[in-house]
Amino acid sequence: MSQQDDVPTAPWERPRKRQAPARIPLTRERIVEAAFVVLDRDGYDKLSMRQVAAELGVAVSALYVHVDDKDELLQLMYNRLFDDVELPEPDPETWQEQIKDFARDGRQRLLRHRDMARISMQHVPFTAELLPHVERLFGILRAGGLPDRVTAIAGDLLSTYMEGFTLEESMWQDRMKDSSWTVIGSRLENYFASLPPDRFPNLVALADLMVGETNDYRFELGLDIIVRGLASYGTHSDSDQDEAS
Amino acid sequence: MSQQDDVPTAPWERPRKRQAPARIPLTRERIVEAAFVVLDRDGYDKLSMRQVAAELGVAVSALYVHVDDKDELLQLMYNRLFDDVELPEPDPETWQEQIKDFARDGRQRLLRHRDMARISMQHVPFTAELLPHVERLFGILRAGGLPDRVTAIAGDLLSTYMEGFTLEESMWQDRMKDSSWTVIGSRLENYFASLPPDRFPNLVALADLMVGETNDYRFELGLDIIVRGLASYGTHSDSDQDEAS
DNA sequence: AAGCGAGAAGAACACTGTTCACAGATTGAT
DNA sequence: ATCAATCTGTGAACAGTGTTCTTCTCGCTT
Repeated sequence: MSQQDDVPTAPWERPRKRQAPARIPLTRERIVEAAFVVLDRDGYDKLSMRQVAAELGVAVSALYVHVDDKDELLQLMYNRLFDDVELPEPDPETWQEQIKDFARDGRQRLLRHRDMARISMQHVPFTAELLPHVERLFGILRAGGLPDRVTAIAGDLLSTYMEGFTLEESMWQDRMKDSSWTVIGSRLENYFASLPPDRFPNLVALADLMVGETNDYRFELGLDIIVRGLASYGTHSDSDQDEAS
Repeated sequence: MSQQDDVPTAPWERPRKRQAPARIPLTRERIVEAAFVVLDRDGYDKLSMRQVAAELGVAVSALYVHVDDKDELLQLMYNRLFDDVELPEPDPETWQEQIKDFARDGRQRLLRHRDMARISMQHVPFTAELLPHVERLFGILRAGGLPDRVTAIAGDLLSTYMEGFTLEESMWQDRMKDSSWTVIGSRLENYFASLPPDRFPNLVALADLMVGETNDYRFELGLDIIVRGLASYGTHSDSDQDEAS
């Protein structure tokens, strides 16, 4: 898409008002895009305004024309990551699976970009761009017959779990990089298993279960625990009014 | 405790081996302590090695004799915050309440220091100092009759919720400082309620429930959801072997 | 009393986010 | 077609940051 800029405009072609701008104009979108490139290549710690500017072949200060803050840039990245989520029409029959899909999809999106989970924990809770998604999520939960006060909390609970789990997950990979997961796993398992059994009987006993399973499995089980808890608030939305005081 | 250092040693008193050291020696503990002072006064963004050093009246480089990294310092702060937790003897009768108390206590500790939740999300998942607590937590969960594979995940789930909730909670207070909570609340509620009802029926309907309640209530409800989910894996630990595939 | 070794000091390096006055090109109007 | 105005990108600068290096000084042991 950049090579056609180099081709001189043929004389019989009416040149556009803005005749073939040698530099594609800087936009928020292009900045966000470049930020993702830097993030994936160098990681969050190296994601600086200067690096992003260098990626675009542009001066640092140029970025500040389009973006107020580094914070705003991070926010834009987060928003773009969840730009195109499409939540299904609420279905009372399969609401539990719909909820789980929401969380699964969120995790996958965060895993798409390196260190993205760390950025996600920094974002301001509610942003206008994300409102439609929250709206849909609430629709699903209400369709499932959950009491409103549970629904109002469930959104927070789910996204907190999703982001928190993914953060921890990607932190492991980060702290012990240049090792495959199986290597990390067995190393950790050995560590737990080698603890003095008299002082740490439970840790020793659960050593294999803590690291033996895949992240997918662990995420799925945690998700199931939450959804079961939600479901326990049942379809009959009045009988439990006084249980959580 | 510092004024007796200024009093000259009386001649008839045998001076100690180290005679009245004008400077109390720098230790890890003192550095951590100073870091907490800076954190509480200036917040996480201003918590720099230089500020900590200034708080102690000491050069920056002196800190690095006792502390490898800023990362290590943060880790030490996190550890000290949970130093003196005492989890109760596992009791099969009240395990649910014991679990809840664990999470409640954790939240309170994080709230004790400004921005502490932000630091907590940065810590490495398992550290030797925290092993005894995990051990006890597992004991409680197993005493409650939970299957081992659920127990192995529950620890993560609980601390993720606790830390994530507290982070979000303290982020609100931070973003809209110089406003009391009731002001923030009503402002937010107005915002949600003012959304176009045709596009956001659920958000409008739940507006008051989302912000009307206190953080304590919301935390408690989320906790209840999780504990219910855990409890649903029941005391009969074999019947649900194939439910979460 | 001399010497040794640990701990603190100060300066330096290579970064960071952000702002400023200035130049350059692109636009609209004359 | 020329001029003015507007905006966008530039380069330099400021005030910080984490970390390391060499120097120096102090307290303790021999």
